[in-house]
Amino acid sequence: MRLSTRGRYGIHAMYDLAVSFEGGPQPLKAIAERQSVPEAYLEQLMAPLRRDGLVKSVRGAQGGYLLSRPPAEITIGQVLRTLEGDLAIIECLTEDDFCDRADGCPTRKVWKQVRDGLNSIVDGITLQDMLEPNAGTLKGSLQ
Amino acid sequence: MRLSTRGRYGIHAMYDLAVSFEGGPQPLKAIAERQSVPEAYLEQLMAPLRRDGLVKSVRGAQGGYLLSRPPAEITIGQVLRTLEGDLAIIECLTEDDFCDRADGCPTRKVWKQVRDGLNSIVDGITLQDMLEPNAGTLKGSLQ
DNA sequence: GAAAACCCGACGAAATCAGTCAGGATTGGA
DNA sequence: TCCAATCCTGACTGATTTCGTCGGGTTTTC
Repeated sequence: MRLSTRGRYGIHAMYDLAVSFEGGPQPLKAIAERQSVPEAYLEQLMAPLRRDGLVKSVRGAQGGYLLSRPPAEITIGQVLRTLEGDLAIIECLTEDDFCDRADGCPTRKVWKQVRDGLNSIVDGITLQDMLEPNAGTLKGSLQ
Repeated sequence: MRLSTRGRYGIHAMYDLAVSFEGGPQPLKAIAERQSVPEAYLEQLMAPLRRDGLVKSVRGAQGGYLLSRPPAEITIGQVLRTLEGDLAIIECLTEDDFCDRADGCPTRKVWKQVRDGLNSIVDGITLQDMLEPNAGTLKGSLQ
């Protein structure tokens, strides 16, 4: 039940880009150093983030990465799903089931509740929330 | 971000015991067969469940396992935490931090929100909820 | 006293994860 | 024009974790 480093590093990188939003493209190397992530590894994480349209890249000298939208419009759920895959807790749900008993399965609806709840949590937190020092009051009246 | 088989099998086993609650102790072998879990492996999972007081065991012939409380008083959160450890998503939080930057860390409060939200989800679902065919309306007004 | 059941620790195969590496493509600026 | 900065891609490997097995106990009932 731990997040892998992909998700963790990815969030750090996205936070970094949120901080320097409007500061022009940030070179991978700079992000990696500030966030203490191996550069070559971070590079692997930026590729899917770019493909999913969460960041844009500028090639060539003075290039780098930048958020494709304002921090308030990017949720950590989007980032985590891109880097970690479906936050499904259990496979059974992802591919719309290879589970033999499918809808007769009494545990299935539980996993579904957990998945949906988890997704609504992470989709209720934006990069902007991380920027604000006053510990964010959560929007989606959870808890 | 997947649950390991420990959590999955554990929930299946607990569901099985919930179904046969008041049916006397259930032999490990019977549970394992009904739930399609390797018997020797399931045995490993029952030990911590017993230590944490979620199930009771009756030794000797005609012995077996049974829930220590009615299904409505056991949440899947309790089961999952017993078998999977802290549902912390990220280590940083568990041991009350070895993270160098600790409270200055902007991602930390996010992980905390996710952890707390996840815990409140799984603690809002009981074994009883799995028994009822009408897809449970969730108590903790999530989502 | 034998069978049924729980109890425990060690072990190994398989899968996943974390991170490296080498080489290529694209662009800006001297 | 050419060099340096930068992004891009896929292959590869060592470490860690997970999954499940195995062999040997102990306790209790019949």
